Amino acid sequence: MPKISDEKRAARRLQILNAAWTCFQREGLHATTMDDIIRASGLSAGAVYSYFKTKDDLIVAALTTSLSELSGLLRPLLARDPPLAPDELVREIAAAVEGFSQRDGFDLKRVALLGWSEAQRNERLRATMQDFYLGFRQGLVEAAKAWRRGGRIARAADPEDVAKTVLSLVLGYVVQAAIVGDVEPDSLKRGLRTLTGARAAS
Amino acid sequence: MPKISDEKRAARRLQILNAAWTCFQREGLHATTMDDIIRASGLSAGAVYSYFKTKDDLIVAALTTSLSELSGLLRPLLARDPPLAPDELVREIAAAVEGFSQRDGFDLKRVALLGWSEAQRNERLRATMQDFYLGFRQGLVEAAKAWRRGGRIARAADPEDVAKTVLSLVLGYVVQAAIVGDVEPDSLKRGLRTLTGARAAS
Amino acid sequence: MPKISDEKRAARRLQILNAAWTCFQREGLHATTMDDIIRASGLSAGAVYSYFKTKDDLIVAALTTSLSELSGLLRPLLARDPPLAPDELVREIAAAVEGFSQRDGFDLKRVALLGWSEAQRNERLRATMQDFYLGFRQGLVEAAKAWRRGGRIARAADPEDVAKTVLSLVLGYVVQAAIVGDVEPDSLKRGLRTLTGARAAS
Amino acid sequence: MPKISDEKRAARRLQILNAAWTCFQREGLHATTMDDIIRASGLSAGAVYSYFKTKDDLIVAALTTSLSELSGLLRPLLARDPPLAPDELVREIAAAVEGFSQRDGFDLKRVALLGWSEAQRNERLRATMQDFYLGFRQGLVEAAKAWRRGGRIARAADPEDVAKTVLSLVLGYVVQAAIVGDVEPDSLKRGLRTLTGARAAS
DNA sequence: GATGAATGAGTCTTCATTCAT
DNA sequence: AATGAATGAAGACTCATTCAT
Repeated sequence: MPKISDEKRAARRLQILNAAWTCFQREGLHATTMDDIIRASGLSAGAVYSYFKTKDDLIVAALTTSLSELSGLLRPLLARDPPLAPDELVREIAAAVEGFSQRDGFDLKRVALLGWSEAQRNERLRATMQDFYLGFRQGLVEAAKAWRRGGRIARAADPEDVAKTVLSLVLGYVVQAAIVGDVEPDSLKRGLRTLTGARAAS
Repeated sequence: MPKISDEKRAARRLQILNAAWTCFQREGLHATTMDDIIRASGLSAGAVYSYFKTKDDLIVAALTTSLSELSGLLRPLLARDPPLAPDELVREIAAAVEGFSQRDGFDLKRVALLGWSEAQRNERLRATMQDFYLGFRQGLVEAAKAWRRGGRIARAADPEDVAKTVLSLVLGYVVQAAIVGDVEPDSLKRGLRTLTGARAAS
Repeated sequence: MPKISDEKRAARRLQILNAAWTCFQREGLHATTMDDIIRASGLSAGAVYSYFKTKDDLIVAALTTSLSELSGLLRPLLARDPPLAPDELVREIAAAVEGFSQRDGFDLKRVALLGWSEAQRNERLRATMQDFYLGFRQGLVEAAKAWRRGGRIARAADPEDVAKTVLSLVLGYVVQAAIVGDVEPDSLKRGLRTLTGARAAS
Repeated sequence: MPKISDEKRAARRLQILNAAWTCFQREGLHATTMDDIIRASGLSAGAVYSYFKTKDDLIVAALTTSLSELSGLLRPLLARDPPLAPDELVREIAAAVEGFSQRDGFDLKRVALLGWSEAQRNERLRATMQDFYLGFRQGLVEAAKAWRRGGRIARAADPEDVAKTVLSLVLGYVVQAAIVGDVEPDSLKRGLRTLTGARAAS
């Protein structure tokens, strides 16, 4: 018979996760101390540790949660019927990423960069991310197939290649927006549309 | 030991930088301790610190050096005359990144991910990277202009948008290859070529 | 451990301060390592650092505390009514310094010497000391005025000069006792009394 | 057959000592690094170490030299015939200390404070200082005897006590001037003269 | 003799985690 | 269950001294 209800537990968990998000994004994963998170969460050290056994758990949880929320935003875009055209889809995904970032003091792009870096060293995280991106890429494969069915791309096209290309476009948008700046979802849309009409190498 | 020659100094510096590269990439930027680097370099703590005043300096130097070596590899691709077609260019750039990574125990893609993450917190690094990517993007703008002149893309195309799109493609390749796997330079080439023939959204 | 009581906190603080005093005086301010103090205090590094953020803080606190304890000993001597005669006062102050030093393993004179040296480089400490000595000198000015009122010194005497002279006598006692040795409070009393009867330069 | 003449050696030694003085006084004994001194001296590390085997040697030498120079300044004051009256003597000694400090970037008072502090931990230094101050005090004993012979102080006076008192006055002047400020040699002269005419405790 | 690069033990300080109350 | 004080193993960096050239 737990002293506090399950909703309360879930609320607490989220409270901690929110604190972690804020800190991680402001300071980076490693420069953020557990104490930073503990203070930002308004709870005690013991309390935080009762929800997440290690800092690593917290990192993985924070990143995983971001990923699954993002997933929820992305799914509808892939499910559209009739499917969005490639340039439209890229724009919408990029816009979704931006939209996700508007939540106060939270920039998904920065967090993504932190996560990718961390994934190099963190098996668990790496696996989680791989799953997520593989799933998303599979969704893009389906989209490519739909494009092929709809005659939007060549009959002979390999949907895998198309999916990989669209995924690169989107991942690259995140990097470019976070590091270089001066790109918008529409830049990619117009750029891709321009390339789309290109005369292929002879 | 009287004054050391400039070549010797440069060699020592490189020796340290190489040790740092190896460690950083194996362990990540923060999990790597100065002691790791010191041991890997075969020098003493004092010696290493006489070349790089802080760990941060070493991080920036290692990343900056990678960037400028990469720059050397990329320049010729952009300078080709006649210019490479978009799909070819993307493939070549991705291939160059892969080639750069073959050097024993050094994967540029992983290092790039670490660097992007670090750039969030490190002003100096961020500025250096921004310069590099802005310069590269400018090179792509020139390429786009050449494509336009050559009739490969529409007269009305905005070279900036095209450059941003190509840059995204390449940056995204790095992420996808490092995190998701199962992509190759040719995947992008084929994917882009497929999209290139696409029927635009009406 | 839930919140610790204020007394307990104060006790711990004192425990650390005592350890620091002992070490500082045995080894000097700089030759004493934090580890020395940590070990002597019987606490852990983290615990000590939770009370004093830096070694410097600890130095300042240790010295400041000595000063304020000494202050408590000196005040009554200056407040005597009728006031102590100059030679008596000097003797009593010197004796108070000696008495303060008897506490096991603690010699105020040595600590004073360390503090003066440190004050050259430490703004905060310098200010604290200046305040203390200025306050004490002001007390001596009042004493000099009382002597003048009581006819013990000339009507035309400048109390400031007298205070500075008495302060020098006392500070010099500390140096002489610590460095040269073979002086006692009574030496100054007798010496000053002898001089007191001197025939001034004509 | 030494490569460089003895004068040259002596000049070099002084050059190093001067550099050390400057650094010590600006930064304190411990905050000054050998490198500071080496750079200030304009010589190489090896060269400096060929003159002084350890930093400690350099500290002792620098302090000892100061002491013996000061000694040269003080001796004539004690040798005056007829002897200076007590208040005059104190003033002159304090003035000599001040004069010694005027040499560019060198304040004897500060160095004295550093030296006293160091002497607590440094046997050699302590012995040297004790010798110096004991010798000086002996000089003051002689002065006191002269005062007694000349009837300036009571026939029954103990010259030792008088010497200790005068020494305290002078040492205290150094501390007061360095730490508290707002004292001059004349302050002590006037203060002592005032006390000199005091009515002793009944 | 002179040089100054190299050494490496030793410092201060932080911070993830625990556990007595 | 909750608290937050305490732990202590690292980690980054310094600097007196040496010695190969």
